[in-house]
Amino acid sequence: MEPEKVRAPNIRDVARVAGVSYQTVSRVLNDSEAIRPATRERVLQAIDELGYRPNQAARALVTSRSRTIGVLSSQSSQYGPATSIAAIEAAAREAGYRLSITNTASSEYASIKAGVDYLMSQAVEALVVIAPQVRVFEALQDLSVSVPIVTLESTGRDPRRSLSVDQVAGARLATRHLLDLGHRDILHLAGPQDWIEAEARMQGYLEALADADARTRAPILGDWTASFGYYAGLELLRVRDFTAVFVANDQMALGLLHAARELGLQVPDDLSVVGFDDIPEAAHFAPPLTTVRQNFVEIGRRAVSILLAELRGETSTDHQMVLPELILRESTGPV
Amino acid sequence: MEPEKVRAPNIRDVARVAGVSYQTVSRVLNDSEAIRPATRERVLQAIDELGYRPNQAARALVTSRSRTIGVLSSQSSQYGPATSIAAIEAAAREAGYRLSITNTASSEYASIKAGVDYLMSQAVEALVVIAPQVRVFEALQDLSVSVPIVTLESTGRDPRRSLSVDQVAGARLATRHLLDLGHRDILHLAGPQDWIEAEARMQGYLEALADADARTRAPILGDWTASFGYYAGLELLRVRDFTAVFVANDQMALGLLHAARELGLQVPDDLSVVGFDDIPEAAHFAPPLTTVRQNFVEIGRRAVSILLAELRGETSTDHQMVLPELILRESTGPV
DNA sequence: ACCCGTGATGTGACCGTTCACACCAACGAG
DNA sequence: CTCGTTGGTGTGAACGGTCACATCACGGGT
Repeated sequence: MEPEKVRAPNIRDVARVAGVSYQTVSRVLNDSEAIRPATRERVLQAIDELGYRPNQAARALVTSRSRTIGVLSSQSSQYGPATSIAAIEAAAREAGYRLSITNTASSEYASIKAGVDYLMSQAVEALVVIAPQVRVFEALQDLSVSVPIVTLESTGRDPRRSLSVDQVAGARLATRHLLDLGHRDILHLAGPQDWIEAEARMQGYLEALADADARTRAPILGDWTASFGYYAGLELLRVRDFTAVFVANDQMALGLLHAARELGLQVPDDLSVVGFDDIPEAAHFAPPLTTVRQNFVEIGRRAVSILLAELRGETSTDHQMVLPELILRESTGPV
Repeated sequence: MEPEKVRAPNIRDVARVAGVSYQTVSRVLNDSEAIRPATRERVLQAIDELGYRPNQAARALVTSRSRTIGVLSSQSSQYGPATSIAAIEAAAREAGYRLSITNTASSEYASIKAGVDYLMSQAVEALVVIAPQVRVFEALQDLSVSVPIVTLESTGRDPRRSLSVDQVAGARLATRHLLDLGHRDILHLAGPQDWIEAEARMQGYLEALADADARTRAPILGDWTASFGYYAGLELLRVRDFTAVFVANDQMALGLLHAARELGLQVPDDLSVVGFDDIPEAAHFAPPLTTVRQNFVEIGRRAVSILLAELRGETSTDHQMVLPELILRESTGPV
């Protein structure tokens, strides 16, 4: 005898076992109220007995709701994005949504479009874009996405669509801390010019200096890597017409510390350094790094909360910026 | 007048515009060969004109193929897993598969089961599990998943189902390097006992010492964090009955370097340190860390390749272990 | 002239679920 | 006693594709 072709049990199988109609089973699944407790019980038992699992594809087809949130990220393996994404995943799952994640090859328009197209072809109901670069953000405007969207790491852009840790405030915090310690010649080792938050951090730095009537100088534009911090440090520290550096992220700060050490400089005695992000390693740098902590988990959580609210037709109050926190360690000291 | 209810164009709309039957459109979409070039052209044009997008849910429903690969990860925001996952995503997308990612709350059986259940309810066709802990791996055995599965970071377990960088070889490489430098008293700062790869690294360390008839000593069991490395270092270095330490990951090594520095010890003069992983920051530790590099990207790529082969009913040859590489920097020196 | 094979295209059914609506019994109001 | 209401349940159709099979025109071998 041919072995029966195994087919997963469906709603009608459950109905037959429970002795009800398939519609009743459907009602139990969507916990509609108009069901007699006894009936519900029988159905649940049948579901359990058969090991029935609702078919998401069929459900998505008929409701035209995919229950999927798309995530478009540029560097999903970096500490910040990775942490936010994990939080997004947890929040989404809790709300009965799944995630579809894709990385963009570059920040070119074509690449962003390809990413969005890919996600739209999955019929995502909402979109989280980790859009750290100006071009990504602009490409998104042009694409006029038809679903609710939140962009992360895009401080100061369209506040209705973006959600961020306040980078300007963070940078002011860092710079102000150096000023309070008596530093007047403070250099800024910045991120790439086309990164939104690099620009915001730079702005916060400039504002804080202006407020204090301190000398401002042209920031050095880096590429976020520790290696850049190192090589730039080797150059800059040879001249050393500054007593402190506000570095736009912890990795570059690490490289800078490396360079300082190699040149025989003592941090913080000869040079104060402040970073940004507070990656888990920062507390054990040489010396432990004073830095600005961003709450990436909170950002991820809120992104989902905003999108779910929009999907329900409400407006969320979670759009306000998240405040960063200055973490004092040993890489900064008085002049 | 009521505004027309907007409905996404479907295969029949395309057919009407192109003047063919819906089946012909379906054939074009699945590029079946028996289509006249002229007809295909007309259909493609109609698709373009209408902005038609195939409905994945409908397709999944009728074919009962979700084209989804599930990823179950414990710490998706850590450098290793995050890097592998990004590679998995890229490879999957290229092959026309999407990813469904979920994190496990803990390594408890219930938590693993919940994660697998969640993914199965999405009807994933295959599973990648980043299963670094013994319990995760065992839970998976018990669950007897019905789809092709590959477990990562589970060196030495069922070689038909797992895919790893050879941790034993990596640890031998590291330990051997220290032996070659003349060290005889080598300590091992290990990972938690219930982590598969912590055990494998420990084994490699012990084997290398045995091969060289060097004194073996009880490894210290840590928790992977830099802080642990730091506090353990403060204790251990006060006695310092060893000249070198092989640390099971770079983060703990960072903490150890921190402790050494605080106690006024010079690395590598007073103490040699080797790490594991080669996280991007390691090159700028104080001093730059000698460590064992793992190719996480390759692992992710191969995992997908293996699963796709299995889905096609073939057997892949990509199961062999990936070899790690010793990266020599400045944290190790002769006795 | 006939038949058959083949390439190109069309038709009906089905996948598993929800939606809209029909149905029916019980019950309270008039 | 009748009728409208309501709570609980059932029926047919639809969602947007693919599969199996039917159909049809055309050309070559006999």
